[in-house]
Amino acid sequence: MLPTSSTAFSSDFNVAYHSNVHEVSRTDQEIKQQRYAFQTRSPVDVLDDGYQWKKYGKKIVKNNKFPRSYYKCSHRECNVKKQIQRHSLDEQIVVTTYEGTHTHPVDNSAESFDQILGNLFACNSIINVSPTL
DNA sequence: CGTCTTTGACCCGCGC
DNA sequence: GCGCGGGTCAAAGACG
Repeated sequence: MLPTSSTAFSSDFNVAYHSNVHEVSRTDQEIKQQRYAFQTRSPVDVLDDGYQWKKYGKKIVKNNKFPRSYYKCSHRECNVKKQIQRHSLDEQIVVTTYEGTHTHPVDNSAESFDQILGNLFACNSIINVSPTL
């Protein structure tokens, strides 16, 4: 696990690109859980949001030389997932997609997920939220 | 010794 | 039916 990923969160927030997330029908959207997608300009792939993640997959996506990583929340009975993917053309950019919401406390003293989300919103780093997916 | 990564296999939906 | 692209599983190894 990368040591100082949380510092990347507070340091570098200059991103406003369009995303190319795949489209989901509205009915699927209502069945599925909430999805946030945002991009940050950061040297590290895995942004530390205070939760512990267990990696369960890695895939090569087409039109992208970088692999995409799949993570699940390490807690039992918490089915939150996230994907992390680097931008194909600008490798400084990391695209993170959250799926679901945590219903258990954060086991980390650093930053809470709400704080980080707030920072991201304030800096216009979030390029897509669930209604537009 | 328990927990997390790694990695190929497996599965599923879709287009031809 | 088959191949392809994308998502998940699980066995084995790494690591603390």
